[in-house]
Amino acid sequence: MNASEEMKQTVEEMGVFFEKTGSTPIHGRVLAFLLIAEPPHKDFYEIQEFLQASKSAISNALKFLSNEGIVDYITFSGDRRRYFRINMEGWFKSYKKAILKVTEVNNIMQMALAERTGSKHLDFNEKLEEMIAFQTYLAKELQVLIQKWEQKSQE
Amino acid sequence: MNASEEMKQTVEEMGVFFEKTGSTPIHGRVLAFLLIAEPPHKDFYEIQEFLQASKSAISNALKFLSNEGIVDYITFSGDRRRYFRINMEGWFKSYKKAILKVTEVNNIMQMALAERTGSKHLDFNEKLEEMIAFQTYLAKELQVLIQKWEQKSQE
DNA sequence: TTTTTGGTTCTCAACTTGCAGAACTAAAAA
DNA sequence: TTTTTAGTTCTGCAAGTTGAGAACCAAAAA
Repeated sequence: MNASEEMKQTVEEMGVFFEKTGSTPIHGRVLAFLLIAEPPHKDFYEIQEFLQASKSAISNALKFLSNEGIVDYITFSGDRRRYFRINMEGWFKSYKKAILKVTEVNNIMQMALAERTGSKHLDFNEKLEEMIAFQTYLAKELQVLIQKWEQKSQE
Repeated sequence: MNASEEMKQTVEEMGVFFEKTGSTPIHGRVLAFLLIAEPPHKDFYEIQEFLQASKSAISNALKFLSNEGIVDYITFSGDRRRYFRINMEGWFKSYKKAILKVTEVNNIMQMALAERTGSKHLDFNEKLEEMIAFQTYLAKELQVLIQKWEQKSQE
């Protein structure tokens, strides 16, 4: 297995992971490829060639990843092509944002609790309240963690 | 709009939310219904009746939610039916487990970094390292947060 | 023993999704 | 001006998913 073959295997493996986190196979593979590409910016054709996919698939994947802020591109004077790359800052940002979403289910739980006022099943309500309290705590502490990190890395 | 109509609306709304978090519409609605049902345990027929869905859909939804540990059932002597309900402890547990998964992408990033040793694009590698460091930090701190909560609630 | 109940599993139709290929477009090159 | 390049958008189909309905099954009831 030569270097490129091995790289393809790695991209596939990573692609499967990203796929599981909500993306499509191709979105995952484009991200994976850009993550290990050397240099870390590749033009449309190179991506297509490596992944053996259609132009539309590549185009849509890049569009999606750009919207998420995970990918952007650079250009070089005298060269018409865009060189797509991972926008690490952007990815980091959207990742931090995504983390805070783990407590979004709290809204639903609060709705449920409101709906349950007057219920005779106090233990059920109590456990619901406990989960709500945990999520409220978590939401707050997550923000603190992120803030701390940002301060530390600013020094 | 009577009480049941209003409840149906609420269930729909909640269902849409759960649906977005990876479940199917019906899975989401079953969970939503059990979350606001009074009493908080309902038999197969009641769930089916309320959601106006087929038996297979309900059966599969309950199976799925049971596997996740989110739903279980109780029985009453002299009554053949199972009364399905939300297993708050189980849900809480699987929720805590899910939280720790937000840092799973770190494995991929570490793979990528390993693949990039010797790259000339040091700034790219540095930013990748930074994200890895953040996730390592977050993974550790999340465990601490959860532990703290568990100690506090044990008192 | 036969029938009923409380579900589960199988089969299939309707719908959705992902992506290839073709058609298209805007800018640059010739 | 015409042609080429670098992508984007449209069209259609193959594959996957969801959930209805029917068939099925095991335990309880009659």
